[in-house]
This record gives sequence, structure tokens and C-alpha cells, in this order.
Amino acid sequence: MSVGHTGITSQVSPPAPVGPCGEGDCGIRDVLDRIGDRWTVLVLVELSKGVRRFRELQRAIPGISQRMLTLTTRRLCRDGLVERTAYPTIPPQVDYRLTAVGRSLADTVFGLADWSAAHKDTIAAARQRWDAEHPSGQPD
Amino acid sequence: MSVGHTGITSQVSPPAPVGPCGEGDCGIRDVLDRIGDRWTVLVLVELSKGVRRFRELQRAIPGISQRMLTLTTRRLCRDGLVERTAYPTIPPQVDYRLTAVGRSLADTVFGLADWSAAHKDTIAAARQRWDAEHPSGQPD
DNA sequence: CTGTATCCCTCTGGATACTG
DNA sequence: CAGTATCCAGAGGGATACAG
Repeated sequence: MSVGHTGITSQVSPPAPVGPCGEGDCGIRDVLDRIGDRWTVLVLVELSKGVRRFRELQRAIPGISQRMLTLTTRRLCRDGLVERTAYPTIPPQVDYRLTAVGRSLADTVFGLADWSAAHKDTIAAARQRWDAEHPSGQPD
Repeated sequence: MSVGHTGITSQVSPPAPVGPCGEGDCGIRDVLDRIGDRWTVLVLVELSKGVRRFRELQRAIPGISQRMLTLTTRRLCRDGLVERTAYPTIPPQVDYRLTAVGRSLADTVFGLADWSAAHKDTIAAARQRWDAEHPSGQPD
């Protein structure tokens, strides 16, 4: 074989000593499918402060619509992360509280919050630098 | 005041002893906006195993399209989580590797993976139970 | 108060084709 | 190989009205 390329392409991909989890995905996508949406973590965080009623949650989480709060709490209930208690009063009253599993998830999520707090400045700086060096428009 | 309700509604919302972070959101949404999409964590996980070329990443992450891999890696670069090295060879070669900050994020994300592994069965069970008790259709 | 039901719009991301 | 450009479908989620 003669020229045309540098030979670098003949390297395949040798090292690859796998990370903490054996292969590709681990179960990370599972968690993210559960908390990656716009509202779930906010509900989790609010409920980590104590029992909340429907309306209290809505007031505590500024932009959330009635519809999304209903959907979000229901999904959390379905997964056993939140417990719902309805009192047959008039007007009706419904309490939401974290289950043990839900609390453990909330704690894990706070790990992300810690990371965010620790690195948000660094990231903001990197982003500014990148944007300055790439005036060619939008990042997407 | 006479009847009409049970009096329960007069309770406002007394306790609320705030969680780990002072108020509402913390920076959790920041992180989730960064990793909550379909592909970012998968790229992070793959890169946590070592340096990877564009094509290697694509092969390692089954469903990802060329377009999404480009967008995902670029966003990671922009935030300083991934470093891109391009060699002006023919055909071109580009390496991606985690920065120190990127590695710390990957580590944090693995915390989610641990949680997922520890609770996936419990959650699957809760979900099955809920679906059995609510035959009325879809959860959304 | 606690939901449910509709409508509708945006944004993400997949498929495909093309360039250097 | 690495990346860009275009088109397009579907999910997520907001606004609103209605119900128990």
C-alpha cells in the first residue's frame, strides 16, 4: 500500500478498559427517562421538604400547569416513589409524600445539585469562551 | 361558621423545614438541561472509558444518528466537558475525550446508575402493581 | 380543591442526501 | 471519516374549559 492517507486510520480502538458499569448504558437511561422531564425533579425536591397538597405543590413550583402536575405526580405514584392520600372531604384534599424509595432518589438527585453548584461557574465560563470563539451563530 | 366543609382546608402549610438546598430549584435543572436529553449521558459514559473517534462513538452508541452525535458532542465541547482534537489527515480524524470537569460529571452520573441498579426491581414491581390496579388505560 | 378533556404549538430528534 | 443541510413526524407540554 502506498500513500493517500497517514496510516492513522489503521488503528482500530485498542484500550477501552470499560467503566464502572460493564457495558454501554447501565441503567442510566432508566433514571433519566423518569426524572429527565421538565417537572419531576422539582416535585421531588419540594416533597423532600415534607408532605404537600396538590395546590401547595403547584404554588411551590412556579411555572407548572395543573395538567403537568397531575401527570407528574401520577407517574411518581405509579413508580412507587410518591404516596398519594385522598381525604373524601368537601372540598377534596389530597396529600402527597415521598416513599422511602422516593426519598433515596431525591437524595441521589441532590448529588447532581451539588455537582451543579460546584461547577456552574466553570461551565458558564467555558460556554462564554466557546461562544466568543465561534461567532458563526447558534450552538445547535 | 357552620357547615359545608370539614375544617381541614383551614390548615395552610406549616412545617416545610427546607431541604439540602435553601429553596426551590437549586441548580438541578441546569444539570438536567445538560444531560436530560436522549444521548448526552451515553456519550459521557462511552467517553469515560477512554478517548474515542467520531465513528467509534457512533458504533458504541447503537441508535444515535450522525446528526445527533454531532450536536451532542458539540454541546459537550461548548460546556468544556469534552475536548475535541482534529487531525488534518485524509481521511480526517477527530478524537473526543473527557475533560477533568467532564469526568467529574460522569462520576456523578454513575451515582444515578447505582441508584437505578439498586431500585429497578422495586420500581418495576410498583409499576406492575399500579397498572394492575388501574386497568383504566394509559398512565399519561 | 383536585382533577379530566381538548386543542394546539414548539422543540427534539430521526431519515436522508450532500460536502470536504 | 467527519460534518452539514433539509425535511418531517412525534412527544412534551401550555392554555383553556369543564367536572366531581
